[in-house]
Amino acid sequence: MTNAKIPLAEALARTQWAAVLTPAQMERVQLDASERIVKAGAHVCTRGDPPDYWLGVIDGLLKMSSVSHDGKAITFTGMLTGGWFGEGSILKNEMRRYDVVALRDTRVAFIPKQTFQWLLHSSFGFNHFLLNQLNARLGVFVSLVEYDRMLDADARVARCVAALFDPQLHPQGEPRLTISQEELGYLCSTSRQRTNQALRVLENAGLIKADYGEITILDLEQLRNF
DNA sequence: TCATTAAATTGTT
DNA sequence: AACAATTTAATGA
Repeated sequence: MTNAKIPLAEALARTQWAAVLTPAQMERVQLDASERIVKAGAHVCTRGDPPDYWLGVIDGLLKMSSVSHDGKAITFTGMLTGGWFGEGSILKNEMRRYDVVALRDTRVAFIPKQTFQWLLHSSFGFNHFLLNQLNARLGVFVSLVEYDRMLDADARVARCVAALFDPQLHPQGEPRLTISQEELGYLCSTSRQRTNQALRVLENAGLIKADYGEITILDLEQLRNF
């Protein structure tokens, strides 16, 4: 991973929202922010945790999931490099509603709740960013509900992958994702076998390129509308 | 650098 | 779920 070496300060400076902050605001963010390496399989946060931080993926891959009463795991979506999340719980000041688990070793940035709220109250541009972020996420979940109603696994994988590469949610991500078909299956709620078939359907359609342990997006727009 | 082996991932049933 | 084939990573000469 090339990102593994860039310092936290630089990763923060490269974010979309950093561009709209004043130098003074950015200075405080740099002072307050911290980072942690979350091992594969470990939790970044758990349902019921207090929303003490706004979180960003510096490098790696996370999944947001929940466990139903009978113990079955449900995955909602994934977060990859460049993604920021957790603002919903802070805004509503309620406990976290999901588990966030690392699918592989992942560097996570932590912005304290107080700093986040200070930005919210002092920066018009930051509000604008958040509005776009929430709107983009709403679109993702509308799409999720939609493909949940149709049983076509090919379309489900297509939308799921498209959601991962939403440019609004993951601006600095390359059009390539290092992920096994098994991991992707966890994110899409499809079996590994079915994920494998769907990927080849999508590859034949010219929308993606599937290689060993990674996939490349060729046509994001068509993936969305598959 | 090359060959061998183990581990991970993929393709198929 | 099980199995075989393929790719990558690790090891040592």
